Amino acid sequence: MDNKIYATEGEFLKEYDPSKFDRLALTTDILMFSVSNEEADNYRKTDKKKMSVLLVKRGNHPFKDKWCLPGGFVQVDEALDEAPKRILKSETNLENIYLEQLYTYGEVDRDPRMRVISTSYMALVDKNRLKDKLNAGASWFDVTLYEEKDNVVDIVLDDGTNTIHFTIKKVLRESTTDRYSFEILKNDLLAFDHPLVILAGLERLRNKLEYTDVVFNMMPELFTLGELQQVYEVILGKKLLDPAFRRIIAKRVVKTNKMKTGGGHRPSALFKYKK
Amino acid sequence: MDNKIYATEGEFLKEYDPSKFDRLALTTDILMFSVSNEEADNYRKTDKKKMSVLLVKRGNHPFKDKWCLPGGFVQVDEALDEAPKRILKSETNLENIYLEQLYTYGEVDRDPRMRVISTSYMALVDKNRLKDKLNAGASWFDVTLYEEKDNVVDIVLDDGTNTIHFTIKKVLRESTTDRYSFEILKNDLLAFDHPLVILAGLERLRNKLEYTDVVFNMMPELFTLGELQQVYEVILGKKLLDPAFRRIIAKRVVKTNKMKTGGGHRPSALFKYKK
DNA sequence: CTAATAGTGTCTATTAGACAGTATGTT
DNA sequence: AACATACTGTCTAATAGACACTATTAG
Repeated sequence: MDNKIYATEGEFLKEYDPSKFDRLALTTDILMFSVSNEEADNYRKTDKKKMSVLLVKRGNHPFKDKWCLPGGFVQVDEALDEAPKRILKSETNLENIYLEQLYTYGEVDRDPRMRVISTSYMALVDKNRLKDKLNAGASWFDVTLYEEKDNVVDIVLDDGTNTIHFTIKKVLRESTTDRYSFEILKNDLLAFDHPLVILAGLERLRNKLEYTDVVFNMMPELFTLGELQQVYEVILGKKLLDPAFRRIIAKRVVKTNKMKTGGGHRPSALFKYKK
Repeated sequence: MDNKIYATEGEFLKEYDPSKFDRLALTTDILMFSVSNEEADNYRKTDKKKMSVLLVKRGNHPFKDKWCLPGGFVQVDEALDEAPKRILKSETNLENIYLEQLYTYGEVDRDPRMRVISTSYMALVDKNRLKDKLNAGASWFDVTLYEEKDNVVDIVLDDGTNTIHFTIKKVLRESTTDRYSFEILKNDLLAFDHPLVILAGLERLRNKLEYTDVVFNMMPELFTLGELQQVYEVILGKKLLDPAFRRIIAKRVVKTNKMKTGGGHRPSALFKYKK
């Protein structure tokens, strides 16, 4: 494809010939979530967990130098579901990652080049599986979600070097279409409509926590209940009470005879997912 | 477009020139649900409610003479969400119908003509709003869902003249992709992958009953709690206990001072949706 | 010993399930 | 009167929330 680097977006669009492509193109964007540990200052304290999302810096127009979700075109001879698998493989060198279709975005002007429709997928992965280093330009961003009054949501992404802050308003609809429509109030650093994809994914994940076992795709083989609870807490954005959490999770996990020690406090039993 | 009628599918495909179209096309299919009354034999008994879905008989290849969901191509200058609205308007002459995106289907060979990706939408409507008669070839089918053992689901659609029966197996996945994949075991009369769309919609609707107010899109302005309960029962596929149902629904409805009489039994209060 | 987390017991509040009973129209 | 549905009261079972308590390690 076209790899020439253009100085300005105007210049790029002037030289861009949509007829070289199809009238309508289909892409996939992958919202890849994982959990990261933020090391504690105190040797006794456990690491703090955060949600993290993989972003890629764009090297060319449109949206040059902005961040976006990894993605790409769906090939004509490739099933829609296969595209995100192929992209994830090229991006992380991993196969068998949990993938679920999120939503298909199709506003007319979402891509300034031409008409592009994009089906987004949510991927969940345990970071410990990621041995290979990331492709150039890719980076994991910690996610912090602030749910505020008036249905305005603030999301801050941080990879240690860059901070991305965007704001979305959830507008309640009358009765037609889905419950909410979303309006981007502030967004300087993310490309396309990717702020919407990130919010949709966070909400979907939050809902799915209750009635599915998707979390375990983000957990290592063995984990403590404390760790699992922290992942729940960070996804739900609130503290849970220990006994209540353990009651609910009991049916989904099996205790192993291994223990996690060395934390400066009572060791904890390691559990694994009960299928 | 091409309206010539071909005698056989082979003949049709021979004359069909994919290069006349784009390499890749996007369509929408609309799964339109409503509730129908089956009149009771006994004057005292209340009408039995059934889910119903709108199907259209195909007049041309591919899948000539099979039934399919109403749908059509997404125009290049039309937002994805607008396409189902436009199609519903032309099909039912109604606007402001509840629409929600369901899923995007993108298997390579789902349409024998060319590569077609289809985003399906679920529409919910109160049948009383449908004053105009349906387009030729369109018909409402009552839906009966039989959930059997081994994750095999039987669905029977009936419009009084035609009976469509298909069977889908829900295959549990390991961890990658969604919880289930679906396999069509038997399907003689529905076009494309539309059996999957219908099942996906029924399951989505069932889930959304619990945590949203979508049902009210299928209800008239005024309704009795008995009617509302019947709609719940037919969607969930099970009987509910009166007191439990009334406790749960109480926050979502307001009692009016109107009554429904003439049923050969105690009149019931009419309620409306509390927003 | 102390800080920090692991893990359990138990009381209470809330919600769901079950069933019986009363109410009131039409024929 | 009889049938059919409307509607309510209440007991019980199950679940969720809250809090206090005990256990066990590294330093």
